[in-house]
Amino acid sequence: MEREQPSEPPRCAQCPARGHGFCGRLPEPLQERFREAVRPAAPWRPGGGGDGGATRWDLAVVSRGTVVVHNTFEDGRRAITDFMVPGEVLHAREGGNRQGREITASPDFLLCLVPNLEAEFDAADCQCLERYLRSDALGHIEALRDMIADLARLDPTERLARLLLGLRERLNPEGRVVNLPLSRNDIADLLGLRAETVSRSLHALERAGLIRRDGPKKIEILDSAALAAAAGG
Amino acid sequence: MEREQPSEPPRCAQCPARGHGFCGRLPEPLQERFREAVRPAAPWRPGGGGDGGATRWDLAVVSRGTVVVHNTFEDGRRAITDFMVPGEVLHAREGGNRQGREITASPDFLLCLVPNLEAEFDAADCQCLERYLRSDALGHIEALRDMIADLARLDPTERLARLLLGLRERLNPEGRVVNLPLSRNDIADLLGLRAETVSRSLHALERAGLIRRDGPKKIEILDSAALAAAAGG
DNA sequence: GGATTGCCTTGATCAGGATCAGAGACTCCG
DNA sequence: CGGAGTCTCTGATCCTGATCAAGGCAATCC
Repeated sequence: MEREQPSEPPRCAQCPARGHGFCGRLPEPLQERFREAVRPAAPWRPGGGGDGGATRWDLAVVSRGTVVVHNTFEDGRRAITDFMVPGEVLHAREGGNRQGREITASPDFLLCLVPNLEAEFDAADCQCLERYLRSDALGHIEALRDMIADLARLDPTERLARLLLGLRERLNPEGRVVNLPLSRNDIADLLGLRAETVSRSLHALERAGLIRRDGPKKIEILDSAALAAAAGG
Repeated sequence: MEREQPSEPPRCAQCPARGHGFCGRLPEPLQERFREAVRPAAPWRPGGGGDGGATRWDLAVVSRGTVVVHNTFEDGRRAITDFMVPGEVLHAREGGNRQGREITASPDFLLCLVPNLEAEFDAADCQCLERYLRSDALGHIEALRDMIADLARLDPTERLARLLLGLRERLNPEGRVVNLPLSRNDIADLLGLRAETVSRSLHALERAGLIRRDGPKKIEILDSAALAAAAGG
Protein backbone atom coordinates (compact mmCIF):
# COMPACT_ATOMS: atom_id res chain seq x y z
CA MET A 1 0.00 0.00 0.00
CA GLU A 2 2.93 2.30 -0.56
CA ARG A 3 1.53 3.60 -3.80
CA GLU A 4 -0.71 6.65 -3.47
CA GLN A 5 -4.19 6.53 -4.79
CA PRO A 6 -4.48 8.96 -7.65
CA SER A 7 -7.22 11.05 -6.07
CA GLU A 8 -5.45 11.45 -2.74
CA PRO A 9 -2.21 13.34 -2.50
CA PRO A 10 0.03 12.02 0.27
CA ARG A 11 -0.84 14.90 2.53
CA CYS A 12 -4.49 13.80 2.60
CA ALA A 13 -3.77 10.09 2.77
CA GLN A 14 -1.82 10.68 5.97
CA CYS A 15 -4.12 13.27 7.45
CA PRO A 16 -5.24 12.33 10.97
CA ALA A 17 -8.58 13.88 10.15
CA ARG A 18 -9.06 11.81 7.01
CA GLY A 19 -12.70 10.92 6.51
CA HIS A 20 -13.81 12.88 9.55
CA GLY A 21 -14.64 16.51 9.75
CA PHE A 22 -15.34 19.15 7.20
CA CYS A 23 -13.52 17.59 4.24
CA GLY A 24 -15.22 14.27 4.76
CA ARG A 25 -18.68 15.82 4.73
CA LEU A 26 -18.27 17.44 1.34
CA PRO A 27 -19.91 15.65 -1.59
CA GLU A 28 -17.50 13.35 -3.42
CA PRO A 29 -16.65 15.35 -6.55
CA LEU A 30 -16.07 18.51 -4.55
CA GLN A 31 -14.05 16.59 -2.03
CA GLU A 32 -11.66 15.57 -4.76
CA ARG A 33 -11.30 19.13 -6.02
CA PHE A 34 -10.75 20.17 -2.46
CA ARG A 35 -7.88 17.73 -1.98
CA GLU A 36 -6.09 19.27 -4.91
CA ALA A 37 -6.64 22.83 -3.70
CA VAL A 38 -5.44 22.61 -0.10
CA ARG A 39 -1.90 23.53 0.92
CA PRO A 40 -0.64 22.20 4.24
CA ALA A 41 0.98 24.86 6.36
CA ALA A 42 1.49 26.18 9.87
CA PRO A 43 0.92 29.85 9.23
CA TRP A 44 2.08 31.14 12.55
CA ARG A 45 4.44 29.96 15.24
CA PRO A 46 2.70 27.58 17.62
CA GLY A 47 1.87 28.95 21.02
CA GLY A 48 3.30 32.30 20.05
CA GLY A 49 1.33 35.50 19.71
CA GLY A 50 0.17 37.10 16.48
CA ASP A 51 0.59 35.35 13.18
CA GLY A 52 3.16 37.45 11.42
CA GLY A 53 0.36 38.79 9.29
CA ALA A 54 1.99 37.35 6.19
CA THR A 55 -0.20 34.33 5.48
CA ARG A 56 -3.72 35.12 4.40
CA TRP A 57 -6.36 32.51 3.70
CA ASP A 58 -10.03 32.14 2.95
CA LEU A 59 -10.41 28.78 4.58
CA ALA A 60 -8.37 26.57 6.89
CA VAL A 61 -9.07 23.06 8.13
CA VAL A 62 -7.16 21.77 11.13
CA SER A 63 -5.18 18.71 10.10
CA ARG A 64 -3.10 18.04 13.20
CA GLY A 65 -2.90 19.51 16.70
CA THR A 66 -5.28 21.81 18.52
CA VAL A 67 -6.01 25.43 17.66
CA VAL A 68 -7.11 27.64 20.53
CA VAL A 69 -8.89 31.01 20.45
CA HIS A 70 -8.51 33.11 23.55
CA ASN A 71 -9.23 36.54 24.95
CA THR A 72 -6.94 38.25 27.40
CA PHE A 73 -8.18 41.12 29.52
CA GLU A 74 -6.00 44.07 30.37
CA ASP A 75 -5.32 42.88 33.90
CA GLY A 76 -4.16 39.47 32.69
CA ARG A 77 -7.32 37.45 33.17
CA ARG A 78 -7.57 34.95 30.36
CA ALA A 79 -10.40 32.97 28.79
CA ILE A 80 -10.35 30.34 26.09
CA THR A 81 -13.36 31.13 23.97
CA ASP A 82 -13.13 28.45 21.31
CA PHE A 83 -10.92 25.64 20.08
CA MET A 84 -10.69 23.38 17.06
CA VAL A 85 -9.41 19.83 16.72
CA PRO A 86 -8.44 17.97 13.53
CA GLY A 87 -11.13 18.01 10.87
CA GLU A 88 -12.68 21.27 12.05
CA VAL A 89 -12.78 24.56 10.16
CA LEU A 90 -10.94 27.69 11.16
CA HIS A 91 -12.85 30.45 9.42
CA ALA A 92 -10.97 33.41 8.05
CA ARG A 93 -11.35 36.46 10.18
CA GLU A 94 -12.26 39.46 8.20
CA GLY A 95 -11.33 42.24 10.59
CA GLY A 96 -7.95 40.97 11.68
CA ASN A 97 -7.10 40.48 15.34
CA ARG A 98 -8.61 42.95 17.68
CA GLN A 99 -7.00 43.86 20.97
CA GLY A 100 -6.72 40.95 23.36
CA ARG A 101 -8.00 38.33 20.94
CA GLU A 102 -5.46 35.79 19.82
CA ILE A 103 -5.14 32.39 18.25
CA THR A 104 -2.50 29.89 19.26
CA ALA A 105 -1.94 26.21 18.65
CA SER A 106 -0.22 23.15 20.02
CA PRO A 107 3.42 22.74 18.92
CA ASP A 108 2.61 19.98 16.44
CA PHE A 109 -0.24 21.78 14.69
CA LEU A 110 -0.79 21.76 10.94
CA LEU A 111 -3.51 23.40 8.88
CA CYS A 112 -4.79 22.75 5.38
CA LEU A 113 -5.16 26.14 3.74
CA VAL A 114 -7.10 27.42 0.78
CA PRO A 115 -5.55 30.86 0.28
CA ASN A 116 -8.11 32.07 -2.23
CA LEU A 117 -11.40 30.32 -2.85
CA GLU A 118 -12.22 32.01 -6.12
CA ALA A 119 -8.80 31.36 -7.57
CA GLU A 120 -8.92 27.66 -6.80
CA PHE A 121 -12.52 26.75 -7.60
CA ASP A 122 -14.87 27.51 -10.47
CA ALA A 123 -18.04 29.46 -9.80
CA ALA A 124 -20.30 26.49 -9.15
CA ASP A 125 -17.91 24.72 -6.78
CA CYS A 126 -17.21 27.99 -5.08
CA GLN A 127 -20.88 28.62 -4.43
CA CYS A 128 -21.32 25.09 -3.16
CA LEU A 129 -18.34 25.48 -0.83
CA GLU A 130 -19.62 28.81 0.42
CA ARG A 131 -22.85 27.11 1.33
CA TYR A 132 -21.08 24.41 3.27
CA LEU A 133 -19.01 27.04 5.00
CA ARG A 134 -22.08 28.98 6.00
CA SER A 135 -23.69 25.83 7.28
CA ASP A 136 -20.56 25.04 9.27
CA ALA A 137 -20.55 28.54 10.73
CA LEU A 138 -24.19 28.25 11.77
CA GLY A 139 -23.50 24.92 13.43
CA HIS A 140 -20.61 26.53 15.21
CA ILE A 141 -22.87 29.31 16.44
CA GLU A 142 -25.10 26.68 18.02
CA ALA A 143 -22.10 25.10 19.73
CA LEU A 144 -20.95 28.44 21.12
CA ARG A 145 -24.45 29.11 22.43
CA ASP A 146 -24.37 25.79 24.25
CA MET A 147 -21.06 26.79 25.76
CA ILE A 148 -22.63 30.05 26.92
CA ALA A 149 -25.46 28.17 28.57
CA ASP A 150 -22.98 25.88 30.31
CA LEU A 151 -20.94 28.77 31.65
CA ALA A 152 -24.03 30.58 32.81
CA ARG A 153 -25.79 27.79 34.62
CA LEU A 154 -23.73 24.66 35.24
CA ASP A 155 -21.50 23.98 38.22
CA PRO A 156 -17.85 22.96 37.75
CA THR A 157 -18.41 19.21 37.75
CA GLU A 158 -21.25 19.49 35.26
CA ARG A 159 -19.14 21.65 32.98
CA LEU A 160 -16.33 19.15 33.09
CA ALA A 161 -18.69 16.27 32.34
CA ARG A 162 -19.98 18.14 29.29
CA LEU A 163 -16.46 18.90 28.14
CA LEU A 164 -15.45 15.25 28.37
CA LEU A 165 -18.50 14.08 26.43
CA GLY A 166 -17.96 16.77 23.82
CA LEU A 167 -14.30 15.89 23.44
CA ARG A 168 -15.02 12.20 22.99
CA GLU A 169 -17.58 13.07 20.34
CA ARG A 170 -15.05 15.19 18.50
CA LEU A 171 -11.84 13.21 19.00
CA ASN A 172 -12.81 9.58 19.41
CA PRO A 173 -16.51 8.99 18.73
CA GLU A 174 -16.22 5.22 18.70
CA GLY A 175 -14.04 4.77 21.76
CA ARG A 176 -14.23 5.37 25.48
CA VAL A 177 -10.92 7.14 25.96
CA VAL A 178 -10.38 10.89 25.76
CA ASN A 179 -6.89 12.32 25.51
CA LEU A 180 -7.19 15.83 26.84
CA PRO A 181 -5.62 18.27 24.38
CA LEU A 182 -5.38 20.98 27.04
CA SER A 183 -3.55 21.49 30.32
CA ARG A 184 -5.41 21.92 33.62
CA ASN A 185 -4.88 25.63 33.38
CA ASP A 186 -6.27 25.78 29.85
CA ILE A 187 -9.29 23.70 30.84
CA ALA A 188 -9.84 26.15 33.69
CA ASP A 189 -9.64 29.09 31.28
CA LEU A 190 -12.06 27.30 28.98
CA LEU A 191 -14.62 26.49 31.67
CA GLY A 192 -14.32 29.67 33.70
CA LEU A 193 -12.71 27.93 36.67
CA ARG A 194 -9.32 27.57 38.39
CA ALA A 195 -6.95 24.68 37.80
CA GLU A 196 -7.47 23.50 41.38
CA THR A 197 -11.20 23.25 40.83
CA VAL A 198 -10.69 21.29 37.62
CA SER A 199 -8.56 18.83 39.55
CA ARG A 200 -11.12 18.46 42.27
CA SER A 201 -14.00 18.03 39.86
CA LEU A 202 -12.15 15.34 37.92
CA HIS A 203 -11.50 13.65 41.23
CA ALA A 204 -15.19 13.83 42.04
CA LEU A 205 -16.16 12.26 38.71
CA GLU A 206 -13.65 9.49 39.30
CA ARG A 207 -14.85 8.81 42.84
CA ALA A 208 -18.39 8.59 41.47
CA GLY A 209 -17.21 5.86 39.13
CA LEU A 210 -18.01 7.77 35.94
CA ILE A 211 -14.45 8.07 34.65
CA ARG A 212 -11.04 6.56 35.24
CA ARG A 213 -7.88 8.65 35.11
CA ASP A 214 -4.67 7.24 33.70
CA GLY A 215 -2.15 10.05 34.01
CA PRO A 216 -3.24 13.68 33.84
CA LYS A 217 -4.29 13.63 30.17
CA LYS A 218 -5.78 10.22 29.51
CA ILE A 219 -9.32 9.75 30.71
CA GLU A 220 -11.52 6.75 30.19
CA ILE A 221 -15.27 7.22 30.23
CA LEU A 222 -16.70 4.33 32.22
CA ASP A 223 -20.38 5.19 32.12
CA SER A 224 -21.53 7.48 29.33
CA ALA A 225 -25.15 7.59 30.42
CA ALA A 226 -24.31 8.49 34.00
CA LEU A 227 -21.79 11.05 32.81
CA ALA A 228 -24.45 12.62 30.59
CA ALA A 229 -26.80 12.69 33.56
CA ALA A 230 -24.08 14.34 35.66
CA ALA A 231 -23.74 16.93 32.90
CA GLY A 232 -27.16 18.32 33.74
CA GLY A 233 -29.25 16.66 31.04
CA MET B 1 -43.60 63.51 3.08
CA GLU B 2 -46.65 61.29 3.01
CA ARG B 3 -45.86 59.98 -0.41
CA GLU B 4 -43.68 56.85 -0.46
CA GLN B 5 -40.46 56.89 -2.37
CA PRO B 6 -40.71 54.44 -5.26
CA SER B 7 -37.83 52.27 -4.14
CA GLU B 8 -39.08 51.85 -0.59
CA PRO B 9 -42.27 49.95 0.08
CA PRO B 10 -44.12 51.27 3.13
CA ARG B 11 -42.92 48.39 5.25
CA CYS B 12 -39.31 49.50 4.83
CA ALA B 13 -40.01 53.23 5.05
CA GLN B 14 -41.51 52.65 8.50
CA CYS B 15 -39.04 50.04 9.67
CA PRO B 16 -37.46 51.01 13.00
CA ALA B 17 -34.23 49.46 11.74
CA ARG B 18 -34.19 51.55 8.55
CA GLY B 19 -30.67 52.44 7.55
CA HIS B 20 -29.14 50.49 10.42
CA GLY B 21 -28.28 46.86 10.54
CA PHE B 22 -27.92 44.18 7.93
CA CYS B 23 -30.14 45.73 5.25
CA GLY B 24 -28.39 49.06 5.53
CA ARG B 25 -24.97 47.52 5.04
CA LEU B 26 -25.83 45.88 1.72
CA PRO B 27 -24.57 47.66 -1.40
CA GLU B 28 -27.24 49.92 -2.89
CA PRO B 29 -28.49 47.92 -5.87
CA LEU B 30 -28.79 44.78 -3.82
CA GLN B 31 -30.45 46.72 -1.04
CA GLU B 32 -33.19 47.70 -3.43
CA ARG B 33 -33.73 44.15 -4.63
CA PHE B 34 -33.77 43.12 -1.00
CA ARG B 35 -36.54 45.57 -0.17
CA GLU B 36 -38.73 44.00 -2.80
CA ALA B 37 -38.01 40.44 -1.67
CA VAL B 38 -38.71 40.68 2.06
CA ARG B 39 -42.07 39.77 3.54
CA PRO B 40 -42.88 41.11 7.00
CA ALA B 41 -44.19 38.44 9.32
CA ALA B 42 -44.24 37.16 12.88
CA PRO B 43 -43.76 33.50 12.19
CA TRP B 44 -44.43 32.25 15.67
CA ARG B 45 -46.43 33.42 18.63
CA PRO B 46 -44.42 35.83 20.73
CA GLY B 47 -43.12 34.48 24.01
CA GLY B 48 -44.66 31.12 23.29
CA GLY B 49 -42.73 27.95 22.69
CA GLY B 50 -42.05 26.30 19.35
CA ASP B 51 -42.87 28.03 16.13
CA GLY B 52 -45.67 25.93 14.73
CA GLY B 53 -43.17 24.56 12.26
CA ALA B 54 -45.19 25.95 9.38
CA THR B 55 -43.14 28.97 8.37
CA ARG B 56 -39.79 28.18 6.83
CA TRP B 57 -37.27 30.78 5.78
CA ASP B 58 -33.74 31.18 4.52
CA LEU B 59 -33.15 34.54 6.06
CA ALA B 60 -34.86 36.76 8.61
CA VAL B 61 -34.01 40.28 9.73
CA VAL B 62 -35.50 41.58 12.95
CA SER B 63 -37.62 44.63 12.17
CA ARG B 64 -39.26 45.34 15.52
CA GLY B 65 -38.96 43.91 19.03
CA THR B 66 -36.37 41.60 20.52
CA VAL B 67 -35.76 37.97 19.61
CA VAL B 68 -34.28 35.78 22.33
CA VAL B 69 -32.53 32.42 22.03
CA HIS B 70 -32.50 30.35 25.18
CA ASN B 71 -31.57 26.94 26.50
CA THR B 72 -33.52 25.25 29.25
CA PHE B 73 -32.00 22.39 31.22
CA GLU B 74 -34.04 19.46 32.39
CA ASP B 75 -34.25 20.68 35.95
CA GLY B 76 -35.55 24.08 34.89
CA ARG B 77 -32.35 26.11 34.90
CA ARG B 78 -32.48 28.59 32.06
CA ALA B 79 -29.89 30.53 30.10
CA ILE B 80 -30.31 33.15 27.41
CA THR B 81 -27.62 32.32 24.91
CA ASP B 82 -28.20 35.00 22.30
CA PHE B 83 -30.55 37.80 21.36
CA MET B 84 -31.21 40.02 18.36
CA VAL B 85 -32.50 43.57 18.17
CA PRO B 86 -33.92 45.41 15.13
CA GLY B 87 -31.60 45.33 12.14
CA GLU B 88 -29.90 42.08 13.12
CA VAL B 89 -30.07 38.79 11.25
CA LEU B 90 -31.76 35.67 12.53
CA HIS B 91 -30.09 32.89 10.56
CA ALA B 92 -32.13 29.92 9.46
CA ARG B 93 -31.49 26.92 11.58
CA GLU B 94 -30.82 23.88 9.55
CA GLY B 95 -31.46 21.10 12.04
CA GLY B 96 -34.66 22.41 13.58
CA ASN B 97 -35.01 22.93 17.32
CA ARG B 98 -33.17 20.48 19.45
CA GLN B 99 -34.30 19.59 22.95
CA GLY B 100 -34.24 22.53 25.32
CA ARG B 101 -33.34 25.12 22.70
CA GLU B 102 -36.00 27.65 21.93
CA ILE B 103 -36.52 31.02 20.36
CA THR B 104 -39.01 33.54 21.71
CA ALA B 105 -39.65 37.21 21.13
CA SER B 106 -41.17 40.28 22.69
CA PRO B 107 -44.93 40.68 22.08
CA ASP B 108 -44.47 43.41 19.50
CA PHE B 109 -41.88 41.61 17.41
CA LEU B 110 -41.82 41.59 13.62
CA LEU B 111 -39.42 39.94 11.22
CA CYS B 112 -38.61 40.56 7.57
CA LEU B 113 -38.46 37.17 5.92
CA VAL B 114 -36.94 35.87 2.74
CA PRO B 115 -38.55 32.43 2.47
CA ASN B 116 -36.33 31.20 -0.34
CA LEU B 117 -33.17 32.98 -1.39
CA GLU B 118 -32.79 31.27 -4.75
CA ALA B 119 -36.38 31.91 -5.74
CA GLU B 120 -36.17 35.62 -5.01
CA PHE B 121 -32.70 36.52 -6.30
CA ASP B 122 -30.76 35.75 -9.42
CA ALA B 123 -27.52 33.79 -9.19
CA ALA B 124 -25.19 36.76 -8.87
CA ASP B 125 -27.26 38.54 -6.21
CA CYS B 126 -27.71 35.29 -4.40
CA GLN B 127 -23.99 34.65 -4.24
CA CYS B 128 -23.38 38.18 -3.06
CA LEU B 129 -26.03 37.80 -0.37
CA GLU B 130 -24.59 34.48 0.73
CA ARG B 131 -21.27 36.17 1.17
CA TYR B 132 -22.76 38.91 3.33
CA LEU B 133 -24.59 36.28 5.33
CA ARG B 134 -21.41 34.34 5.94
CA SER B 135 -19.64 37.49 6.97
CA ASP B 136 -22.49 38.30 9.35
CA ALA B 137 -22.28 34.80 10.81
CA LEU B 138 -18.53 35.11 11.35
CA GLY B 139 -19.00 38.44 13.08
CA HIS B 140 -21.63 36.84 15.24
CA ILE B 141 -19.21 34.08 16.18
CA GLU B 142 -16.79 36.73 17.42
CA ALA B 143 -19.53 38.31 19.50
CA LEU B 144 -20.48 34.98 21.07
CA ARG B 145 -16.83 34.33 21.89
CA ASP B 146 -16.67 37.66 23.68
CA MET B 147 -19.74 36.68 25.64
CA ILE B 148 -18.02 33.42 26.59
CA ALA B 149 -14.97 35.31 27.83
CA ASP B 150 -17.20 37.62 29.86
CA LEU B 151 -19.06 34.74 31.50
CA ALA B 152 -15.83 32.93 32.24
CA ARG B 153 -13.84 35.75 33.78
CA LEU B 154 -15.81 38.91 34.61
CA ASP B 155 -17.61 39.62 37.86
CA PRO B 156 -21.30 40.63 37.88
CA THR B 157 -20.75 44.38 37.75
CA GLU B 158 -18.26 44.07 34.90
CA ARG B 159 -20.66 41.89 32.94
CA LEU B 160 -23.43 44.40 33.42
CA ALA B 161 -21.22 47.27 32.33
CA ARG B 162 -20.35 45.38 29.16
CA LEU B 163 -23.99 44.61 28.50
CA LEU B 164 -24.96 48.24 28.82
CA LEU B 165 -22.20 49.40 26.48
CA GLY B 166 -23.10 46.69 23.99
CA LEU B 167 -26.77 47.57 24.10
CA ARG B 168 -26.13 51.23 23.54
CA GLU B 169 -23.95 50.35 20.56
CA ARG B 170 -26.72 48.22 19.10
CA LEU B 171 -29.81 50.20 20.02
CA ASN B 172 -28.80 53.83 20.25
CA PRO B 173 -25.22 54.41 19.07
CA GLU B 174 -25.52 58.21 19.04
CA GLY B 175 -27.27 58.69 22.35
CA ARG B 176 -26.57 58.11 26.02
CA VAL B 177 -29.80 56.36 26.95
CA VAL B 178 -30.36 52.60 26.85
CA ASN B 179 -33.84 51.16 27.08
CA LEU B 180 -33.37 47.66 28.42
CA PRO B 181 -35.25 45.20 26.23
CA LEU B 182 -35.11 42.52 28.93
CA SER B 183 -36.47 42.04 32.45
CA ARG B 184 -34.16 41.65 35.45
CA ASN B 185 -34.72 37.92 35.31
CA ASP B 186 -33.85 37.75 31.63
CA ILE B 187 -30.72 39.81 32.18
CA ALA B 188 -29.78 37.40 34.95
CA ASP B 189 -30.31 34.43 32.63
CA LEU B 190 -28.23 36.20 30.01
CA LEU B 191 -25.33 37.03 32.33
CA GLY B 192 -25.35 33.87 34.40
CA LEU B 193 -26.54 35.66 37.54
CA ARG B 194 -29.65 36.05 39.71
CA ALA B 195 -32.09 38.92 39.38
CA GLU B 196 -31.10 40.15 42.85
CA THR B 197 -27.48 40.39 41.82
CA VAL B 198 -28.42 42.31 38.68
CA SER B 199 -30.28 44.80 40.85
CA ARG B 200 -27.39 45.22 43.21
CA SER B 201 -24.85 45.61 40.41
CA LEU B 202 -26.94 48.28 38.71
CA HIS B 203 -27.14 50.00 42.06
CA ALA B 204 -23.36 49.83 42.37
CA LEU B 205 -22.87 51.36 38.92
CA GLU B 206 -25.28 54.13 39.83
CA ARG B 207 -23.61 54.85 43.16
CA ALA B 208 -20.30 55.07 41.33
CA GLY B 209 -21.78 57.77 39.13
CA LEU B 210 -21.42 55.83 35.88
CA ILE B 211 -25.13 55.52 35.08
CA ARG B 212 -28.42 57.04 36.12
CA ARG B 213 -31.55 54.93 36.44
CA ASP B 214 -34.92 56.31 35.45
CA GLY B 215 -37.36 53.52 36.14
CA PRO B 216 -36.28 49.89 35.86
CA LYS B 217 -35.78 49.90 32.09
CA LYS B 218 -34.42 53.31 31.21
CA ILE B 219 -30.74 53.79 31.89
CA GLU B 220 -28.62 56.79 31.07
CA ILE B 221 -24.90 56.32 30.60
CA LEU B 222 -23.22 59.23 32.35
CA ASP B 223 -19.57 58.36 31.75
CA SER B 224 -18.82 56.03 28.86
CA ALA B 225 -15.09 55.93 29.45
CA ALA B 226 -15.44 55.09 33.13
CA LEU B 227 -18.08 52.50 32.32
CA ALA B 228 -15.75 50.90 29.79
CA ALA B 229 -13.03 50.87 32.43
CA ALA B 230 -15.43 49.25 34.87
CA ALA B 231 -16.13 46.64 32.21
CA GLY B 232 -12.63 45.28 32.62
CA GLY B 233 -10.90 46.82 29.63
C1' DG C 1 22.98 11.43 39.55
C1' DG C 2 21.10 15.51 41.33
C1' DA C 3 18.95 19.85 40.68
C1' DT C 4 15.59 22.55 38.41
C1' DT C 5 11.33 23.46 36.44
C1' DG C 6 6.60 23.05 35.26
C1' DC C 7 2.34 20.77 35.99
C1' DC C 8 -0.85 18.41 38.86
C1' DT C 9 -2.95 17.39 43.24
C1' DT C 10 -4.53 18.08 47.96
C1' DG C 11 -5.62 20.79 52.14
C1' DA C 12 -7.27 25.08 54.80
C1' DT C 13 -9.33 29.44 54.70
C1' DC C 14 -11.99 33.20 52.77
C1' DA C 15 -15.17 35.97 50.11
C1' DG C 16 -18.54 36.83 46.65
C1' DG C 17 -22.74 35.69 44.77
C1' DA C 18 -26.76 32.52 45.66
C1' DT C 19 -30.48 31.84 48.46
C1' DC C 20 -34.12 33.03 51.55
C1' DA C 21 -37.30 36.51 53.08
C1' DG C 22 -40.03 40.51 52.76
C1' DA C 23 -41.35 45.09 51.37
C1' DG C 24 -42.46 48.65 47.70
C1' DA C 25 -43.88 49.89 42.77
C1' DC C 26 -46.32 49.20 38.73
C1' DT C 27 -49.81 47.15 35.56
C1' DC C 28 -53.86 44.90 34.54
C1' DC C 29 -58.43 44.10 35.55
C1' DG C 30 -62.86 44.15 37.54
C1' DC D 1 -61.10 52.80 43.01
C1' DG D 2 -59.32 48.54 44.90
C1' DG D 3 -57.23 44.13 44.58
C1' DA D 4 -54.30 40.62 42.49
C1' DG D 5 -50.31 39.62 40.35
C1' DT D 6 -45.80 40.55 38.63
C1' DC D 7 -41.58 42.82 38.77
C1' DT D 8 -38.06 45.20 41.31
C1' DC D 9 -35.34 46.32 45.19
C1' DT D 10 -33.11 45.60 49.76
C1' DG D 11 -31.46 42.99 53.76
C1' DA D 12 -29.53 38.68 56.26
C1' DT D 13 -27.49 34.30 55.94
C1' DC D 14 -25.22 30.45 53.75
C1' DC D 15 -22.42 27.83 50.60
C1' DT D 16 -19.58 27.05 46.76
C1' DG D 17 -15.62 27.89 44.30
C1' DA D 18 -11.53 31.17 44.62
C1' DT D 19 -7.45 31.90 46.95
C1' DC D 20 -3.40 30.77 49.55
C1' DA D 21 -0.05 27.29 50.66
C1' DA D 22 2.56 23.21 50.17
C1' DG D 23 3.87 18.65 48.55
C1' DG D 24 4.27 15.04 44.66
C1' DC D 25 5.66 13.71 40.19
C1' DA D 26 7.75 13.63 35.57
C1' DA D 27 10.62 15.67 32.16
C1' DT D 28 14.66 18.31 31.17
C1' DC D 29 19.21 20.04 31.91
C1' DC D 30 23.60 20.26 33.73
